[in-house]
Amino acid sequence: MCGVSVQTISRVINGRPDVSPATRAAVEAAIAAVGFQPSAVARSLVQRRSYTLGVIAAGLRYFGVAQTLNGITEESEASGYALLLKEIPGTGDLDLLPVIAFLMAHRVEGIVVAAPDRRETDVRGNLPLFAPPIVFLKSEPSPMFSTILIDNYGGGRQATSHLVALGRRRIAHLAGPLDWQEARDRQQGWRDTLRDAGLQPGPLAVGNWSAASGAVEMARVLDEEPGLDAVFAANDQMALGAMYVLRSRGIAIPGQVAIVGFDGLEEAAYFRPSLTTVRQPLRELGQLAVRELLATVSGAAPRPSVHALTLATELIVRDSAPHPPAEAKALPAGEPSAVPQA
Amino acid sequence: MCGVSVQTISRVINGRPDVSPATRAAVEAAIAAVGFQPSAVARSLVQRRSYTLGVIAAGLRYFGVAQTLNGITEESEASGYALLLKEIPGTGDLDLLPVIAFLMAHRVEGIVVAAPDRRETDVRGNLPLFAPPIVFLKSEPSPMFSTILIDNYGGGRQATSHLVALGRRRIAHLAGPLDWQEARDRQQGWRDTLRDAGLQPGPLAVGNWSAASGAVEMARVLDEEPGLDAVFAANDQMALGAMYVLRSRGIAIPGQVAIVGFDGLEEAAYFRPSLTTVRQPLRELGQLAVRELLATVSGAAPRPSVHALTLATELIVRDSAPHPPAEAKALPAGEPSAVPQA
DNA sequence: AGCGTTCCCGGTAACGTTCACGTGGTCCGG
DNA sequence: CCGGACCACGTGAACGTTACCGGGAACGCT
Repeated sequence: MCGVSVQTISRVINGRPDVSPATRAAVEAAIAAVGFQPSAVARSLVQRRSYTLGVIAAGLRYFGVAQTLNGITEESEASGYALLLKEIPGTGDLDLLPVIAFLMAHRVEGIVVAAPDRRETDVRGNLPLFAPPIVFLKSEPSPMFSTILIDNYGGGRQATSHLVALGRRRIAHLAGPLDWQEARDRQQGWRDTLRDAGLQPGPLAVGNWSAASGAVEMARVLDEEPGLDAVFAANDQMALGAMYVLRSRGIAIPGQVAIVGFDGLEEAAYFRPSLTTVRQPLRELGQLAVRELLATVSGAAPRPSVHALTLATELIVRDSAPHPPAEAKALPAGEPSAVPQA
Repeated sequence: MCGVSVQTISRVINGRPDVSPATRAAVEAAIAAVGFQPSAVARSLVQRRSYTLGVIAAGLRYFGVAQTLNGITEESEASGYALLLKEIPGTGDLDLLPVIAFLMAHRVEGIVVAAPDRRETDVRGNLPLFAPPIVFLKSEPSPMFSTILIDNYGGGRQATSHLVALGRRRIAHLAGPLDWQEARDRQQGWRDTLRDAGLQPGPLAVGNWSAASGAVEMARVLDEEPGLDAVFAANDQMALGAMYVLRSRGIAIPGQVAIVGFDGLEEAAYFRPSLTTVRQPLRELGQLAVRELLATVSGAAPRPSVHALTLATELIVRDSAPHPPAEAKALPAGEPSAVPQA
């Protein structure tokens, strides 16, 4: 102690005005001398504010989730909020409740759930009382919780109708694991677009997001249906695997088979041929989630505000499924032109 | 209150033995009724244990860091530790001290720094007193702190000597940004291997880890030195960009120019041709960091134990730089054989 | 001189736990 | 009948802050 009360020290630390410059300097010197660190823990306890957000993520090893987390960190750093991160296994029947309880025990002021499947349904209703605001990402919209999601269905439609506009008739889909909500949505977009175009749905295969699974499933589909002229893959990695198999068999891309992916990986521009894909605004997704939470916390929004924001995807046209020629939209794909592979 | 003291409630929550079954049941019922959540904050305050680890990450959007974080979460979940995540800008002159102070304010019991540059040097010495144990990842070894790192130098040697064994003589290097320690190490491995083999160092280019930069730099190097017969890229994305440019110019891989990457992306197996690369055990890196911290915290290890673990990389040979033929190791690369691109 | 205002600063209580004791009761053997 | 062991539970203090209130000193004004 340097002859001053705790209260004054608190005032110095928080930069309050009513401290004389002399004592302020003395206290600061003493703080620096003993290497004092104010305890955010005690502060949280007395203020009943933690300035901390909880994040529940699943599948951090996937591009999508990591990218979203990146947006979350960015925005919460900017707002001076700390992040308490919990990862849960992507698969398995673990429910969210214990994880939410854990975060509540730490008195987080909001929770963003970036777990991509629909476990959210398990949570409805039996959420603990006094739970902080929760935002679900990449889930299906819910009447009880705020959700922010990417329009996977619309993205599936964008991809598929682009292929249809190219005159393709037998359009296969390489889906992601169907316990992921976005995998189902993208598949549905594909299906509905084909139906609206009066086309039969092409073959469907289910992968696990990996390039390896894309290759395996592509080979299988190709054996079943050699007359294929287009593939919509539910992510860019699977598209890469599919392209590998196609070219191994000497099938020209996009001459014989056009392909479009999903995600918008930067690397996809450097695949051979460069991959047409559907970009998702994942970083924005994370940022918006944090903003939404903070708005609720600050009391600007009334507590039970249930938003359901949907972010649009963007089709990036590259060589694997180029722009349709303006004059001849419906190029018959029966006899593939011998487009060189470059 | 259900007619019982706070102490007894504490006993029930912590599952201590000296509570009669009747009162235990009563208390548990009351807890469930009012939706009570014990405050981990208050617990931390009185126990002076937070059961929380701090993570400082930079460049979460890069594959390497995200993968490492994945290992960290995995291991700390397993140990029942929470994670407080701070992301700092990958570039810029921001120093670690305020971030460490922030984490100390939250009374984390250990800090893992997964920031890939050498800011660690700024920290030496002027670390706050009573700082928790800190492990630096992907940094240079330090006499003051524990570091766990990937043997980037050795990996650079592996990659380069593989190319030398293939008989390549003009071996270029596509380096990462040189303010990253691992970029410098890989480059040094390349340089030393060439020197040991009695070869002149090939052209050097510096990218920013992205496929786009790989393409740009590859083009530049190719213009400067058309006689190139191999490229070692400091990561797989840049290798992809480089391959794109090579093939655009009709240069056969590996016929004219062999290429090896770095990282061990799963997707690299599906590039065309599939990419020979150097795998890094990134997940293990994160896991080991947490274990190291926890061992120190638990007091098993004496406090000032400064480990300097180095994890070995693994060369994965694929088509872009195949195994050297056993009989003719030193295939002259002057007149490239017209190897078909498959 | 008396009084109000402003500027600094300290005292007390509280946040929600756990720790180290203490206390009353029951059971048992001598 | 009594001492001690054991069980179940309560008491007081402490962890490190901040909120709220109050109080003294200096100053200016009438």
